[in-house]
Amino acid sequence: MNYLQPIQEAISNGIAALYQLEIPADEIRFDPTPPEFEGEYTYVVFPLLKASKKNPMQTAEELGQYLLEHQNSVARFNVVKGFLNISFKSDFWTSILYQLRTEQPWLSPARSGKKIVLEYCGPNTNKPLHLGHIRNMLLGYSISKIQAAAGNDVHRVNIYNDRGIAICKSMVAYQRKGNNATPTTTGTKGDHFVGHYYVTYSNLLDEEVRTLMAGGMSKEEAEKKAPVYLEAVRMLQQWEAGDPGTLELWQTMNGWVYEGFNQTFERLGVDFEKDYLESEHFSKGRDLVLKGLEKGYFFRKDDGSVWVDLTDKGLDEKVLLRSDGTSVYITQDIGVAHQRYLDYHMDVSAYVVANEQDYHFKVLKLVLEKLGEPYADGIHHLSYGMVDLPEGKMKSREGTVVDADDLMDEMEASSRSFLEQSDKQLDFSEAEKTTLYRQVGLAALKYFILRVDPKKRILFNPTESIDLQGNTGPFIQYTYARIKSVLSKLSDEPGGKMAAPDKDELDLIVTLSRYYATIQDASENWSPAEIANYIYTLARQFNKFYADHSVLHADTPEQKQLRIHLAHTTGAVLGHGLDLLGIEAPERM
RNA sequence: GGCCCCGUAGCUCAGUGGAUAGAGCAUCUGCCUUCUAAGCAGAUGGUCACACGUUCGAAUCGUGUCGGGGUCACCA
Repeated sequence: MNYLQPIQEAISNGIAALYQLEIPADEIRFDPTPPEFEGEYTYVVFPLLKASKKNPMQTAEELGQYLLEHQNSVARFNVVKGFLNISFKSDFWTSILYQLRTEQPWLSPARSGKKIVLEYCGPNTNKPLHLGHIRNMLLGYSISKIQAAAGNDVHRVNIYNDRGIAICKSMVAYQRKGNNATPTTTGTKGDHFVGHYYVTYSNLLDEEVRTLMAGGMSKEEAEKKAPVYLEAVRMLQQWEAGDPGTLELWQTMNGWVYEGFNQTFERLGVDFEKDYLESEHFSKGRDLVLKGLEKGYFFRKDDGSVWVDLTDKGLDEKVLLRSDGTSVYITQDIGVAHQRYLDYHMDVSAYVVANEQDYHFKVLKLVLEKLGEPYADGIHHLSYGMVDLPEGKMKSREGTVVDADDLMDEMEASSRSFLEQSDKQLDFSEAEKTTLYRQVGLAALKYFILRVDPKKRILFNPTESIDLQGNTGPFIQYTYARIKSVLSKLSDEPGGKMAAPDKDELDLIVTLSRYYATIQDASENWSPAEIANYIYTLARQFNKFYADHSVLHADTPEQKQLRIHLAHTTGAVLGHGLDLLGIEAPERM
């Protein structure tokens, strides 16, 4: 919904009429006028100088004059150097505001008809989720909402890395030290319960390695010969051989993990339409690779391993099948990608995966292209930066991993203590308070993560709590709640004509009119940060307006009507924008 | 070493070729007897890592240098 299209057309026509230069209307760049100048939108005339053969001032004056004569909505203009600042008539803006409120165009985007399958989260099932997963999940969920809001048909899926040596390590440790304990008997969340045995494994390994090293063995050798490691390897072989006892233990422990994960997903507010299990697909890619080998896309080395040569694409040779014929990581991804296409026939297959796998996804896409898979072109790696601590990467062995559940606990606690320390009096029941602390704490966390450009790394300092004031999620929630509060006190609307907006009111309308385009941009760039920055700007402008404009006690009915439209539309956009970020908007706070 | 990403205020971040580079946090000053002070107004704070180039114009594009991170496994 581009409200400025008529103006762009008028400028385009003006340029053609004055200088015989054809610029399509939708290529007319048109930027909001900076606050220190008069006007709402600015057109830069420098690119026209060659055609106009006049200086910037004269060119801008001419074009401005043309607009004034040919475009009814233009009230006046001013020229500063090569900048043509255009002021529109008040009723141009108030009619846009009226349309925004009544039509809410962001709710009915043009249908793109594109089907997107978006995979995110992708956890291993041997330990609980951490802050890295949180960034992944928040990005994945928010992007899916944004793509849907931009008119795409979106399907959220998860992939579980539910097999392999890692889970076997937890299983071995559990066999040795578990004493048939369960999450229920110990009162432990399932994923943490299993994660505990992963730590137990590390401790057992350290002990045994120390013992072996005391006997004169090198560290590398000891790590390969430690009984607990050999047991884990044997466990993996038994799993692959389909040993019933091993499979049963595996299933039981994974079941506990899923139960724990589901609690975290629900609490964080994310969901999945379909789960893919690596254990069900890890061998399927092999057929595709062998088919590719037959057709000569790949080659076999003397030891029997299968490779793809990507040196012509500036990459390396990559192994696709081990010499013993078993699958490697990328082989599984080929299998899962194929299965996903059978399931969905999607146009775009997006993967939310950290940027440490940039290379992997380049290879995956090229391999699928070589295989002639119809969906290869639609592979999109949504690569995001990792979450770092002040001292660097999170390391589970050093216990510096920020646990997802702990972090959510802390955020709730900090929003609780914030509200308890304020002198705010809200007649909330205990249950309502609990809900509010959860909503506000999560909002702070989610906004903190989502407001930064996905491709940039995030620095998280565990000793400093995430802010609740300023450029934060709660700030936007608060603005929304204020608006709801005002509107709830409104007995009736005057209806009819709106007063001419003043500067603050105009700023709000201009910003509101850009929401639809902001969603399109965020969708094209796969960036929730663009939504976050937009709603922050909008909330800030509203609070500025709110500070010295009364809605309920406006001077005239026309003024009141204008402000009601403003409050209403701003509330709707803030609520919608928060929803795109996966953030709940409490009616009161 | 090859390839990829990043470098903007003390800190965390915006800024997709346009005007005198903006926010929040932190520090300091004001504003609750009027719709919620998780707010508003103001002050302080910049060699946009550095150099050269492209052009009317560069934080933004190109090349190079420096610094940080990632990756280049028959690990996942």
